[in-house]
Amino acid sequence: MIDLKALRDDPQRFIDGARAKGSDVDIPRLLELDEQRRALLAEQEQLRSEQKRIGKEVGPQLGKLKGQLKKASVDELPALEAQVGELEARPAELKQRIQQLDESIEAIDPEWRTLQLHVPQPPDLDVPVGATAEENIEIRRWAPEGWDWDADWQTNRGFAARTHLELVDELDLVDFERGVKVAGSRSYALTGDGMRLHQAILAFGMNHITRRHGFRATSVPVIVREQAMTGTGFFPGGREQTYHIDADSTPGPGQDLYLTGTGEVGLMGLHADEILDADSLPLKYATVSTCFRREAGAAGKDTAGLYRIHQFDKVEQVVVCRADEAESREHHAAMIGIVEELLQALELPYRLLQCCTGDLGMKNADMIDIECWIPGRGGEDDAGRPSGEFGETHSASRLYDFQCRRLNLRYRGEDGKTVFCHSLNNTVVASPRILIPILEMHQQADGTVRIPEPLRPYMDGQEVIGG
RNA sequence: GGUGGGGUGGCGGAGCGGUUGAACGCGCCGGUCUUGAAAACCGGUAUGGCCUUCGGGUCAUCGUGGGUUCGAAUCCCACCCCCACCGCCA
Repeated sequence: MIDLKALRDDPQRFIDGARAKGSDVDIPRLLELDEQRRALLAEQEQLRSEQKRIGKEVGPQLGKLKGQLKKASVDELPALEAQVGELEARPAELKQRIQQLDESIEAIDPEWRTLQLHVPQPPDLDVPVGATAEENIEIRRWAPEGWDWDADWQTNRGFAARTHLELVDELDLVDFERGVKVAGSRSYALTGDGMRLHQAILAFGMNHITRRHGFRATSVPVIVREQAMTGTGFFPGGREQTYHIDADSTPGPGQDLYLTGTGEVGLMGLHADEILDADSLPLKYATVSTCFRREAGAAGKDTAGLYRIHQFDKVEQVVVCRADEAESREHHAAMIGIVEELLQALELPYRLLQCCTGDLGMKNADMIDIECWIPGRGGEDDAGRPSGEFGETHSASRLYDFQCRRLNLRYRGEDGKTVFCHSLNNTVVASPRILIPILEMHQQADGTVRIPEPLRPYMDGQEVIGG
């Protein structure tokens, strides 16, 4: 949610921001409605003020008169009734006009509200303008010792790369067929060392973020109220991406809930409607949770394998901090650093992308994606083998107070006034997607997969999968 | 599945038709006292919108939405949510 005052002060900033993000929200219309609304409200307030004043002045008097009226003799009646009528005339008139104004306000309210929810957070000025993810800009890349970005896999490693699809089949790590039988397309069942590796990477991620970086381990609900979805900014935009547990199809109380697509919803929802003590900031939380995504509109995209699936698990980090841009930026950089450290420990080549305005989505002022190198993706080379491609594995967002405004999450500033917090979030690790680069990058000539050092403690010391 | 109880300020908790935006307690802020602190005492302390000559003015808010009334935290209706007990289950 944007600040309406800020919108009125500088509409152009929001209009430009919406355009840069490819949003077609009608901001001039919102401003027009807002102005109408305020005019109506001002008039109504004035009348209410008068109503209150009159109520205080003549109310008790009126009560007394009515009491007399009940006991009055026939001769007294007409005079008393006249007095009552006189006293009631103005309040009655006021009441009617206030109701009329109420109706006028209610007539524009829904549109006013909806438009507000659709105005996106304007991208920061240092975010490059672009229409789609194609125009994201690479900031830097990293690869372990010995990896040559200019050479293909064969040259780097001396043997042909298997894709993760081939690897999981040969090593018996995933059962797609039966997964699909149970749950339909984009479903799977991790099996054997596939499941163990999945658990290991999640445990490693959770330990990394909590033990080394002081984030507080927290479990979150993944079945949540609509309010949590709207509060975190996923609704109304992301409805078609979300599974809904429908009250109509499964009668009973508390069934009108949604499955979350990220632990961010549960973590950020924890402190909704709270006024935090400034000393308690920043809040740094991490969770591991199952994430559900319908992937509507992605039909035909990444249909094979573990890349784009309806259900996965993710270790997520969020930060809630003071409303200070510099501090916010520091946390952002720190969160990205945590992920780089993790990927480097796993010896996975990656690059950082500065997302362009068109790729940001509703709530972000700035977003950095991290993509891991996946040898088995991309178009085919001369030998008919995949030439390799980067695939998004992480996404770090900086939201200013956009999300906390919706969540009504504030803290008390030094002057005693309440201030909306800033919020940020980032993936720590999402699996099974991360298994793709892990399996592909660490495959060996004999068809086995070397388990990266940091994961071995979580696999009872096992060093290799297969063989 | 069955039956009750309840949603009031940062928190706890009164109020059940009219100067109640709301007693009282806790917390927090300021002051007195003290070498300093604690304690004690005194004073202050809700949130949001709109307007503002920046002194303030004004309206809304006691779960949400309607209704009754000159007037609603208080009465009526609907909805949402929470809790407790029994049963069942992990």
